[in-house]
Amino acid sequence: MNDVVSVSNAYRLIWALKHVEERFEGALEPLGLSLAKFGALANLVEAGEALPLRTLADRCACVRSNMTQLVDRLEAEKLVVRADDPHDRRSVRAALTSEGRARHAEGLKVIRSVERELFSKLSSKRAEELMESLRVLAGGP
Amino acid sequence: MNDVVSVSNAYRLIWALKHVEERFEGALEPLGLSLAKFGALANLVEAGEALPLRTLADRCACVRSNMTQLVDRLEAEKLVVRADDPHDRRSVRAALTSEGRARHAEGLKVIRSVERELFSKLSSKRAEELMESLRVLAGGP
DNA sequence: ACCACGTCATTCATATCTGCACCATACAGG
DNA sequence: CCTGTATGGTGCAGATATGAATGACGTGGT
Repeated sequence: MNDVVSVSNAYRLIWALKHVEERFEGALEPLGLSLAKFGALANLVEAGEALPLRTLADRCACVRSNMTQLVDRLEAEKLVVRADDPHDRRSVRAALTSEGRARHAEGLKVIRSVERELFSKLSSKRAEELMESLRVLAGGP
Repeated sequence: MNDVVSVSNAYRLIWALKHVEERFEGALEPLGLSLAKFGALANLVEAGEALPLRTLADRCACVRSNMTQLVDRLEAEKLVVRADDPHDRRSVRAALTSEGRARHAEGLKVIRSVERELFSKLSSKRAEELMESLRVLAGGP
């Protein structure tokens, strides 16, 4: 057994999580979506209103400059539109288009499908323990 | 409870991934290393010899064009050197420099440290089950 | 020896992401 | 009201990643 790379828990943890991410990414790809794009759309759907880019960036756990570029791409695909904030002239809000809403709905279907497929490999007890352990490990909600 | 984003297992899985990755990435950063760079160095250390970029790319689970650029950066930092393969003139091998070996050793220390810190939050039984569940989920070795 | 085909590394276009610098705007304290 | 400071969005450089196209080289069949 090699002690430099192969068998470290760190390596396996990252490897497994990357694999999972690729599964979702790959399933979304035929829809012309990435996890980043889907995440932005999903947060807008969840919010139920247009959000300032700053807020959207916070909810997507990324920096503002990243959201600027992501919204650039989403806007180029007509999935969202930028609108000035009437209450703060510095602020720009991203609003879903109907196409954006539709694309999110499609994306959600494939996300759910991959999720079901992945978790079907584990008993529900195992799955619960996995999520709980990850929550502890990552300090999540 | 929201059903669009917040509570899906997919979302939590990906969130945990990002968090864990950032932990390692952040710990490596003061050394001037990223996970990508460290991974390449680690694979070279593990191999014990200079590797063709193709092989290195395979072991790092990325495409060749990515490895070309990664080795560019590693070479610019004098952590590896490119050398022609005497047996195949198409092939270029990446070899560790002594500085590369030293940097890997430093990186390994912080990786181990973060790993210990993360897994200290779980009992060893829980940790084992986590790794096993992830292995099942990701279909890994 | 030659050709077709595969493989190697590289380059380029593009996507995603970060951090820094910049400018316009908001806002609090004098 | 003015000024200093904080904040919002953007632009830009750079890291990391993929995929397509390219040119150089190996190889097997003829």
